[in-house]
Amino acid sequence: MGRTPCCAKEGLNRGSWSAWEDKILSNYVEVHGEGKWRDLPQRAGLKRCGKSCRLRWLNYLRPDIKRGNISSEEEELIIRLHKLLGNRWSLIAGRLPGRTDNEIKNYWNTNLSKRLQASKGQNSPNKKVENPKNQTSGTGKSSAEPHTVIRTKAVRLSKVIIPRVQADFDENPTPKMAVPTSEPSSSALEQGETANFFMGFDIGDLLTSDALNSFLDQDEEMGENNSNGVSDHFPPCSDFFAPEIENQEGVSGLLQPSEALELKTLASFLNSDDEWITENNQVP
DNA sequence: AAAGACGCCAACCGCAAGGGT
DNA sequence: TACCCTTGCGGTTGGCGTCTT
Repeated sequence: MGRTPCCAKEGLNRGSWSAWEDKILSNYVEVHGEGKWRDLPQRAGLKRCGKSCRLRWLNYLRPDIKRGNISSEEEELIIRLHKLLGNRWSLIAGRLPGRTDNEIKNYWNTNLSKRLQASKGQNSPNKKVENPKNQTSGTGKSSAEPHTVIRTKAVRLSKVIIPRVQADFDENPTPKMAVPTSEPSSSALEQGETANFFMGFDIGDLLTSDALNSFLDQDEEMGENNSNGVSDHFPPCSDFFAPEIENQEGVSGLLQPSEALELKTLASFLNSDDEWITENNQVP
Protein backbone atom coordinates (compact mmCIF):
# COMPACT_ATOMS: atom_id res chain seq x y z
CA MET A 1 0.00 0.00 0.00
CA GLY A 2 1.50 3.24 -1.05
CA ARG A 3 1.17 6.59 0.52
CA THR A 4 -2.02 8.41 -0.25
CA PRO A 5 -1.51 11.01 -2.93
CA CYS A 6 -1.24 14.56 -1.72
CA CYS A 7 -4.32 15.56 -3.68
CA ALA A 8 -6.40 12.62 -2.57
CA LYS A 9 -8.43 14.72 -0.19
CA GLU A 10 -11.99 14.95 -1.30
CA GLY A 11 -13.08 18.33 -2.53
CA LEU A 12 -9.71 19.32 -3.96
CA ASN A 13 -9.53 20.28 -7.60
CA ARG A 14 -7.29 18.34 -9.91
CA GLY A 15 -6.27 18.64 -13.50
CA SER A 16 -5.96 21.82 -15.47
CA TRP A 17 -5.93 25.14 -13.71
CA SER A 18 -8.59 27.72 -14.48
CA ALA A 19 -7.75 31.37 -15.14
CA TRP A 20 -9.52 32.20 -11.91
CA GLU A 21 -7.28 29.84 -9.91
CA ASP A 22 -4.20 31.21 -11.63
CA LYS A 23 -5.16 34.73 -10.67
CA ILE A 24 -5.72 33.82 -7.05
CA LEU A 25 -2.41 32.01 -6.84
CA SER A 26 -0.48 34.76 -8.60
CA ASN A 27 -1.95 37.45 -6.41
CA TYR A 28 -1.24 35.49 -3.28
CA VAL A 29 2.38 34.74 -4.13
CA GLU A 30 3.03 38.30 -5.24
CA VAL A 31 1.79 39.57 -1.90
CA HIS A 32 3.12 36.91 0.44
CA GLY A 33 6.02 35.48 -1.50
CA GLU A 34 6.91 31.87 -2.27
CA GLY A 35 7.09 29.14 0.32
CA LYS A 36 4.74 27.64 2.88
CA TRP A 37 3.10 25.81 0.03
CA ARG A 38 1.22 23.47 2.27
CA ASP A 39 -0.67 26.27 3.95
CA LEU A 40 -1.02 28.36 0.85
CA PRO A 41 -4.20 26.82 -0.61
CA GLN A 42 -6.13 27.34 2.59
CA ARG A 43 -4.85 30.87 3.07
CA ALA A 44 -5.42 31.81 -0.54
CA GLY A 45 -8.76 30.07 -0.74
CA LEU A 46 -7.76 27.58 -3.38
CA LYS A 47 -9.08 24.05 -3.55
CA ARG A 48 -5.73 22.63 -4.53
CA CYS A 49 -2.97 20.86 -2.69
CA GLY A 50 0.17 22.84 -1.89
CA LYS A 51 2.27 20.73 -4.14
CA SER A 52 0.04 21.49 -7.07
CA CYS A 53 0.18 25.21 -6.29
CA ARG A 54 3.96 25.16 -6.13
CA LEU A 55 4.22 23.37 -9.45
CA ARG A 56 1.77 25.72 -11.12
CA TRP A 57 3.66 28.73 -9.89
CA LEU A 58 7.11 27.45 -10.79
CA ASN A 59 6.21 26.10 -14.21
CA TYR A 60 3.65 28.58 -15.41
CA LEU A 61 2.87 31.63 -13.33
CA ARG A 62 6.27 32.97 -12.36
CA PRO A 63 6.80 36.36 -13.97
CA ASP A 64 10.22 35.46 -15.32
CA ILE A 65 9.00 32.47 -17.30
CA LYS A 66 10.01 32.72 -20.94
CA ARG A 67 7.26 31.83 -23.38
CA GLY A 68 7.65 30.65 -26.92
CA ASN A 69 9.67 28.14 -28.80
CA ILE A 70 13.09 26.96 -27.74
CA SER A 71 15.63 28.78 -29.87
CA SER A 72 18.38 26.97 -31.73
CA GLU A 73 20.93 28.42 -29.31
CA GLU A 74 18.96 27.13 -26.37
CA GLU A 75 18.54 23.78 -28.04
CA GLU A 76 22.25 23.46 -28.62
CA LEU A 77 22.93 24.31 -25.02
CA ILE A 78 20.39 21.75 -23.83
CA ILE A 79 22.03 19.05 -25.89
CA ARG A 80 25.49 19.86 -24.61
CA LEU A 81 24.41 20.19 -21.03
CA HIS A 82 22.48 16.94 -21.20
CA LYS A 83 25.57 15.24 -22.48
CA LEU A 84 27.42 16.60 -19.51
CA LEU A 85 24.81 16.41 -16.78
CA GLY A 86 22.46 13.64 -17.84
CA ASN A 87 18.83 13.94 -16.82
CA ARG A 88 19.51 16.68 -14.29
CA TRP A 89 16.72 18.80 -15.67
CA SER A 90 16.72 21.36 -12.93
CA LEU A 91 20.42 22.00 -13.39
CA ILE A 92 20.02 22.27 -17.13
CA ALA A 93 17.08 24.61 -16.68
CA GLY A 94 19.19 26.74 -14.40
CA ARG A 95 21.41 27.54 -17.33
CA LEU A 96 18.50 28.58 -19.53
CA PRO A 97 16.99 31.71 -18.04
CA GLY A 98 13.22 31.65 -18.05
CA ARG A 99 12.94 27.99 -18.91
CA THR A 100 11.65 25.41 -16.45
CA ASP A 101 12.93 21.93 -15.81
CA ASN A 102 9.57 20.53 -16.86
CA GLU A 103 9.67 22.39 -20.15
CA ILE A 104 13.17 21.21 -20.93
CA LYS A 105 12.37 17.66 -19.91
CA ASN A 106 9.35 17.66 -22.20
CA TYR A 107 11.31 19.23 -25.02
CA TRP A 108 14.02 16.64 -24.64
CA ASN A 109 11.64 13.71 -24.54
CA THR A 110 9.53 14.87 -27.45
CA ASN A 111 12.16 16.36 -29.73
CA LEU A 112 15.80 15.99 -28.94
CA SER A 113 16.03 12.41 -27.74
CA LYS A 114 14.38 11.17 -30.91
CA ARG A 115 16.47 13.37 -33.12
CA LEU A 116 19.71 12.36 -31.46
CA GLN A 117 18.68 8.72 -31.57
CA ALA A 118 18.00 9.03 -35.27
CA SER A 119 21.33 10.70 -35.93
CA LYS A 120 23.08 7.99 -33.93
CA GLY A 121 21.37 5.42 -36.09
CA GLN A 122 22.66 7.16 -39.16
CA ASN A 123 26.18 7.02 -37.81
CA SER A 124 25.96 3.29 -37.25
CA PRO A 125 24.52 1.85 -40.45
CA ASN A 126 24.10 -1.63 -38.98
CA LYS A 127 21.54 -0.28 -36.60
CA LYS A 128 18.05 0.06 -37.86
CA VAL A 129 16.56 3.48 -37.27
CA GLU A 130 13.47 2.85 -35.27
CA ASN A 131 10.24 4.62 -35.87
CA PRO A 132 10.23 7.60 -33.53
CA LYS A 133 6.61 6.91 -32.81
CA ASN A 134 7.70 3.79 -31.01
CA GLN A 135 10.14 5.64 -28.83
CA THR A 136 8.05 7.82 -26.64
CA SER A 137 9.96 7.87 -23.43
CA GLY A 138 7.39 7.41 -20.80
CA THR A 139 3.86 7.26 -22.00
CA GLY A 140 3.78 3.52 -22.29
CA LYS A 141 1.12 4.00 -24.91
CA SER A 142 2.97 3.00 -27.98
CA SER A 143 6.18 1.22 -27.10
CA ALA A 144 5.88 -1.76 -29.34
CA GLU A 145 9.66 -2.12 -29.46
CA PRO A 146 11.42 -3.02 -26.26
CA HIS A 147 14.02 -0.46 -25.31
CA THR A 148 16.33 0.17 -22.43
CA VAL A 149 15.14 2.83 -20.07
CA ILE A 150 17.81 4.46 -18.00
CA ARG A 151 16.21 5.58 -14.78
CA THR A 152 17.72 7.77 -12.18
CA LYS A 153 16.41 8.53 -8.77
CA ALA A 154 15.28 12.02 -8.01
CA VAL A 155 17.92 13.16 -5.60
CA ARG A 156 19.14 16.44 -4.31
CA LEU A 157 22.84 17.02 -4.42
CA SER A 158 24.18 17.29 -0.96
CA LYS A 159 27.83 16.42 -1.25
CA VAL A 160 30.63 17.83 -3.27
CA ILE A 161 32.51 15.09 -5.03
CA ILE A 162 36.10 15.97 -5.67
CA PRO A 163 37.76 14.53 -8.76
CA ARG A 164 41.29 13.33 -8.71
CA VAL A 165 43.04 16.08 -10.52
CA GLN A 166 46.48 16.91 -11.71
CA ALA A 167 48.36 19.23 -9.44
CA ASP A 168 49.57 21.48 -12.20
CA PHE A 169 47.31 24.43 -11.71
CA ASP A 170 50.20 26.71 -10.94
CA GLU A 171 52.07 25.88 -14.13
CA ASN A 172 48.96 25.97 -16.31
CA PRO A 173 46.90 29.00 -15.52
CA THR A 174 45.12 28.78 -18.86
CA PRO A 175 41.88 26.81 -18.91
CA LYS A 176 42.66 23.15 -19.38
CA MET A 177 40.83 20.00 -18.47
CA ALA A 178 42.71 18.24 -15.74
CA VAL A 179 43.39 14.56 -16.10
CA PRO A 180 42.56 12.30 -13.18
CA THR A 181 45.57 10.72 -11.60
CA SER A 182 45.78 7.56 -9.59
CA GLU A 183 46.25 9.47 -6.39
CA PRO A 184 44.30 12.46 -5.19
CA SER A 185 46.50 15.48 -5.18
CA SER A 186 46.54 16.92 -1.77
CA SER A 187 49.48 19.25 -2.21
CA ALA A 188 47.81 21.51 -4.72
CA LEU A 189 44.55 21.41 -2.87
CA GLU A 190 46.24 22.57 0.26
CA GLN A 191 47.35 25.73 -1.45
CA GLY A 192 45.10 28.72 -1.30
CA GLU A 193 45.16 29.48 -4.99
CA THR A 194 43.72 26.09 -5.79
CA ALA A 195 40.41 27.43 -4.62
CA ASN A 196 40.33 29.56 -7.73
CA PHE A 197 40.24 26.52 -9.97
CA PHE A 198 37.55 24.05 -10.88
CA MET A 199 38.81 20.93 -12.60
CA GLY A 200 41.67 22.95 -14.00
CA PHE A 201 39.49 25.86 -15.08
CA ASP A 202 39.78 29.24 -13.54
CA ILE A 203 36.52 29.72 -11.75
CA GLY A 204 36.39 33.34 -12.73
CA ASP A 205 36.79 32.37 -16.38
CA LEU A 206 34.02 29.82 -16.08
CA LEU A 207 31.63 32.66 -15.45
CA THR A 208 32.05 33.86 -19.01
CA SER A 209 30.27 32.42 -21.98
CA ASP A 210 33.37 31.48 -23.94
CA ALA A 211 35.02 29.69 -21.08
CA LEU A 212 31.88 27.74 -20.29
CA ASN A 213 31.62 26.65 -23.90
CA SER A 214 35.26 25.64 -23.82
CA PHE A 215 34.61 23.71 -20.66
CA LEU A 216 31.66 21.92 -22.19
CA ASP A 217 33.59 21.19 -25.38
CA GLN A 218 36.43 19.61 -23.50
CA ASP A 219 34.08 17.52 -21.45
CA GLU A 220 32.61 16.18 -24.67
CA GLU A 221 36.06 15.14 -25.75
CA MET A 222 36.69 13.16 -22.62
CA GLY A 223 36.58 9.61 -23.83
CA GLU A 224 33.62 7.27 -24.03
CA ASN A 225 30.13 8.10 -23.00
CA ASN A 226 27.96 5.60 -21.24
CA SER A 227 24.61 4.41 -22.49
CA ASN A 228 22.96 7.41 -20.97
CA GLY A 229 25.11 9.76 -22.97
CA VAL A 230 27.00 10.84 -19.91
CA SER A 231 30.75 10.90 -19.77
CA ASP A 232 32.18 7.94 -17.88
CA HIS A 233 35.49 9.65 -17.57
CA PHE A 234 34.31 12.08 -14.97
CA PRO A 235 31.28 11.94 -12.78
CA PRO A 236 28.50 14.22 -13.97
CA CYS A 237 29.52 17.84 -13.68
CA SER A 238 26.67 18.50 -11.29
CA ASP A 239 28.30 16.25 -8.73
CA PHE A 240 30.95 18.88 -8.33
CA PHE A 241 28.46 21.55 -7.47
CA ALA A 242 27.64 22.21 -3.88
CA PRO A 243 24.20 23.31 -2.75
CA GLU A 244 23.47 26.97 -3.09
CA ILE A 245 24.45 29.39 -0.41
CA GLU A 246 21.90 32.00 0.41
CA ASN A 247 22.47 35.70 0.85
CA GLN A 248 25.47 36.00 -1.36
CA GLU A 249 25.67 38.20 -4.37
CA GLY A 250 25.67 36.54 -7.73
CA VAL A 251 28.05 37.14 -10.57
CA SER A 252 26.87 38.37 -13.93
CA GLY A 253 27.54 36.45 -17.10
CA LEU A 254 26.09 33.40 -18.77
CA LEU A 255 25.81 31.53 -15.53
CA GLN A 256 22.99 32.38 -13.17
CA PRO A 257 23.74 33.78 -9.73
CA SER A 258 22.99 30.47 -8.10
CA GLU A 259 25.50 28.80 -10.36
CA ALA A 260 28.10 31.34 -9.55
CA LEU A 261 27.37 30.57 -5.95
CA GLU A 262 27.81 26.90 -6.62
CA LEU A 263 31.26 27.54 -7.92
CA LYS A 264 32.00 29.86 -5.06
CA THR A 265 30.84 27.16 -2.72
CA LEU A 266 33.10 24.67 -4.38
CA ALA A 267 35.97 27.07 -4.09
CA SER A 268 35.45 27.46 -0.38
CA PHE A 269 34.93 23.74 -0.04
CA LEU A 270 38.32 23.07 -1.53
CA ASN A 271 39.82 24.88 1.40
CA SER A 272 37.63 23.33 4.03
CA ASP A 273 38.08 20.30 6.23
CA ASP A 274 34.76 18.83 5.19
CA GLU A 275 34.24 15.36 3.82
CA TRP A 276 36.14 14.50 0.68
CA ILE A 277 34.99 11.92 -1.74
CA THR A 278 36.85 10.90 -4.85
CA GLU A 279 35.28 9.87 -8.11
CA ASN A 280 35.39 6.28 -6.86
CA ASN A 281 33.43 7.19 -3.77
CA GLN A 282 36.48 6.67 -1.61
CA VAL A 283 37.40 9.08 1.07
CA PRO A 284 41.08 9.86 0.57
C1' DA B 1 -16.32 13.35 -42.75
C1' DA B 2 -15.19 10.09 -39.23
C1' DA B 3 -12.36 7.33 -36.46
C1' DG B 4 -8.20 5.84 -34.79
C1' DA B 5 -3.28 6.81 -34.04
C1' DC B 6 -0.02 9.76 -32.53
C1' DG B 7 2.42 13.86 -30.35
C1' DC B 8 2.76 17.33 -27.05
C1' DC B 9 2.81 19.12 -22.60
C1' DA B 10 0.69 20.37 -18.12
C1' DA B 11 0.04 18.07 -14.13
C1' DC B 12 0.62 14.34 -10.99
C1' DC B 13 3.27 10.84 -8.37
C1' DG B 14 6.64 8.84 -5.37
C1' DC B 15 10.97 9.40 -3.43
C1' DA B 16 14.74 11.66 -1.00
C1' DA B 17 17.09 15.39 1.52
C1' DG B 18 17.21 18.66 5.01
C1' DG B 19 15.52 21.25 8.84
C1' DG B 20 13.02 21.43 13.08
C1' DT B 21 11.60 19.41 17.34
C1' DT C 1 18.37 9.68 17.64
C1' DA C 2 14.03 9.36 15.63
C1' DC C 3 10.31 11.26 13.66
C1' DC C 4 7.61 14.63 11.07
C1' DC C 5 7.07 18.23 7.77
C1' DT C 6 8.38 20.83 3.81
C1' DT C 7 10.54 21.25 -0.37
C1' DG C 8 12.58 19.80 -4.64
C1' DC C 9 13.53 16.38 -8.05
C1' DG C 10 12.91 13.17 -12.11
C1' DG C 11 9.69 9.87 -14.02
C1' DT C 12 5.16 9.09 -15.62
C1' DT C 13 0.41 9.87 -16.97
C1' DG C 14 -3.77 11.71 -19.06
C1' DG C 15 -6.16 14.90 -21.91
C1' DC C 16 -6.45 17.37 -25.89
C1' DG C 17 -5.10 18.84 -30.47
C1' DT C 18 -3.31 17.26 -34.86
C1' DC C 19 -2.39 13.96 -38.30
C1' DT C 20 -3.31 9.92 -41.04
C1' DT C 21 -6.09 6.57 -43.16
